[in-house]
Amino acid sequence: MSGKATIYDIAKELNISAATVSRALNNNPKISKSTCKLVIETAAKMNYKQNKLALALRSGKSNNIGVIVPRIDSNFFASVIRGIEEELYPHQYNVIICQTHEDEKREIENINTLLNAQVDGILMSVSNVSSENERMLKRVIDKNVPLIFFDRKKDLDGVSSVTINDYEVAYSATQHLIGEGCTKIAHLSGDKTLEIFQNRFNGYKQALLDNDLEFNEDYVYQTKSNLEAGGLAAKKFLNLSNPPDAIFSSSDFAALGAIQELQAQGINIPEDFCVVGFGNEPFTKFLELSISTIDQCPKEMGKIAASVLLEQMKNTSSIKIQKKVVLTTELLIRKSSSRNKRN
Amino acid sequence: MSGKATIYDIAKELNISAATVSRALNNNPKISKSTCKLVIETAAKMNYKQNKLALALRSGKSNNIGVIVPRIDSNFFASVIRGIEEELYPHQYNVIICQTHEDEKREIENINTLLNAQVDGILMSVSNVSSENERMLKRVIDKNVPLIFFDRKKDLDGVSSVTINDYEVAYSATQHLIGEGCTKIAHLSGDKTLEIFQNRFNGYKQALLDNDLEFNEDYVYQTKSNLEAGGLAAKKFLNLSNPPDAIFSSSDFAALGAIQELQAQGINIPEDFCVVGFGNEPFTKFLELSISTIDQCPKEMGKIAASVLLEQMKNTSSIKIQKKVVLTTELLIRKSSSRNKRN
DNA sequence: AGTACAAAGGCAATCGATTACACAAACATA
DNA sequence: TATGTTTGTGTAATCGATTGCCTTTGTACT
Repeated sequence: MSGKATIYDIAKELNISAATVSRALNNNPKISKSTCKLVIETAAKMNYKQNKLALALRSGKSNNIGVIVPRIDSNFFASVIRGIEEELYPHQYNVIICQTHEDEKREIENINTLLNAQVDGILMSVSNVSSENERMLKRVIDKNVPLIFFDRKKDLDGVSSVTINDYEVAYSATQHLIGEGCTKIAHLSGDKTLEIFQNRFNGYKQALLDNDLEFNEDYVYQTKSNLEAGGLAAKKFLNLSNPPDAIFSSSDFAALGAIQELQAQGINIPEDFCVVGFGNEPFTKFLELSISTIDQCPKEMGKIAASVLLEQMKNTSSIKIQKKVVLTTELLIRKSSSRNKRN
Repeated sequence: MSGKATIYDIAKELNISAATVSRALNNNPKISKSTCKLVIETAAKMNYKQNKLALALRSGKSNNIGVIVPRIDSNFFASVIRGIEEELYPHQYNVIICQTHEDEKREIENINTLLNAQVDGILMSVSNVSSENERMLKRVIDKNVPLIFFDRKKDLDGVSSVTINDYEVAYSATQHLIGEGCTKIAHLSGDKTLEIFQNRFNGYKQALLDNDLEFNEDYVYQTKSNLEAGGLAAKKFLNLSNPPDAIFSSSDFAALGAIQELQAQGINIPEDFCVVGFGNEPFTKFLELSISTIDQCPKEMGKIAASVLLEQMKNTSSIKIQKKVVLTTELLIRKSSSRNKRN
């Protein structure tokens, strides 16, 4: 009543062995229908619940999946996690959440915690690229714990990943700005030691070159993903002797910060200056001056990452399959970059 | 190497017993310094990691906490979870996330899953008020698994909760609208079988009565928390023979939907019509017409809920302490309801 | 009657770590 | 020398569920 009923309690109650109880509850054909029925009824009566810990210990499968993200309270990561949870739910896996806060030590601790907790797999968006955490990740692989990167990945042998086509979409965002008549396009980047930001930067740069536009170092600025950083960057750009006439930002928040600063300085958007963000944060659509951006389809990313993980966990053979899924994303053209009337 | 080293492996390596290894790793004073050192070194060399599952099974403590929310991809719940995780992290607890999608069956399944997983406690924002899930919750209490409600609570004997002062803040939001000169104030409510929405409604109503304003049934409408619902509600209000001149909405999303509809019909905000939302979603601040709203301080809510849970888990005595924490929240007055110039 | 085989279920080991209890050796005290 | 008292380890049970390998009983067939 007050505590938990075990199969031993049921066994004692019915004067049979725990083994029989276990088999009956698992519909083992070796058990007679009558016994089976009796056990199941008694279990229900005693409010028996299987102790998954015991099962996990014996089977070596905890049915828990670890998810490591920089932070959970951003629309992007929250949506990815939603997708992950939805995909795993029907397979009876639970999701354990860890936040790194972009901190290297924390990231390593998180991996350790998850390994100790015997998770059956790890989904992770990398915060950091230090050599120590690379060693840690190799250890995960050695331990044969399936590991999947999403969004912020790292190039590691045998590790699958799910990302978006950062390069291509950055290229086409830049191309779009050029199409609107912009010729001096700046770029707000994130930490370029992370692949995604490097790729976006590369796409941006290549689009310039392919259109015979000069690539200007002064037009590239690395910022955090928040309003202040975007505002500061805009200020810096406007102080240049030859200021840009457009920004392609790797973050919607930085893009908004920049827009606010630009407008504060009396610059008309999109007439004098165009802006494209990244991430399709909810607010980009709601603003009077809606912000062009790139939808990263986070929920799908989560679902796919989870399904790749499921696949990998099912695969008992020793040949490891490395899958690199790249989602094709969409450039959403809105007012902040629409000189040619469109919407 | 490839797999996991256990204390037995270490014991065999050193020709000692597993018990000694266990004691050495736990700094048991009964073990000689030399043995202790040797064991610790060997453990490190063999890359030993304690199997928390085994520990959990034996001790009856999994060090996992379950969190049940309607959905994770909303700013509010994501922020609460962030707070929870931050508070629990230093205490070595892991967070297992479950989403109900506002579905009763799912909610019951989630509780079951968490109990089977032997979580040490549950933090929950209730989706549903059916009698079956009430029975389920009673079972949780019977099993002596600490349970804390946050935000959407339920009145259950012995269950602690953390909420905001919904009644008071709804009252003062309404009072504020009256102060701006509005006399026909409508209310968009959520599911009134949930306490929080009932409380907000009550606060709204009482403010009207205290100001000698008529309470009009036609001015109260129950909506979902999204733009469409808000737009529809606004349309309905405007079709009344005597339409309202303000809306106090229980949801920022519905508020925005209403605003868009009102503006589409050529109504000036705040001059002709004032709107106050609820939740302080990020976008409310970013809009050209910023939306007045109520900040629910979700991160603090999460932290406090977690700390109440920690307290409750530590309390081994049989006397149960029921704590009802009510956070005092702030009405953020912005443009959508500021006739008297203020910001 | 004797052999063969199937059905139903029990015994005991297992997963990995902890811990009450027992016990040996070393040392101190009377 | 006989008798405590530490100090340091080993033995084995425990947490709860599963499962390989018997054992028992019943039935069928020759």
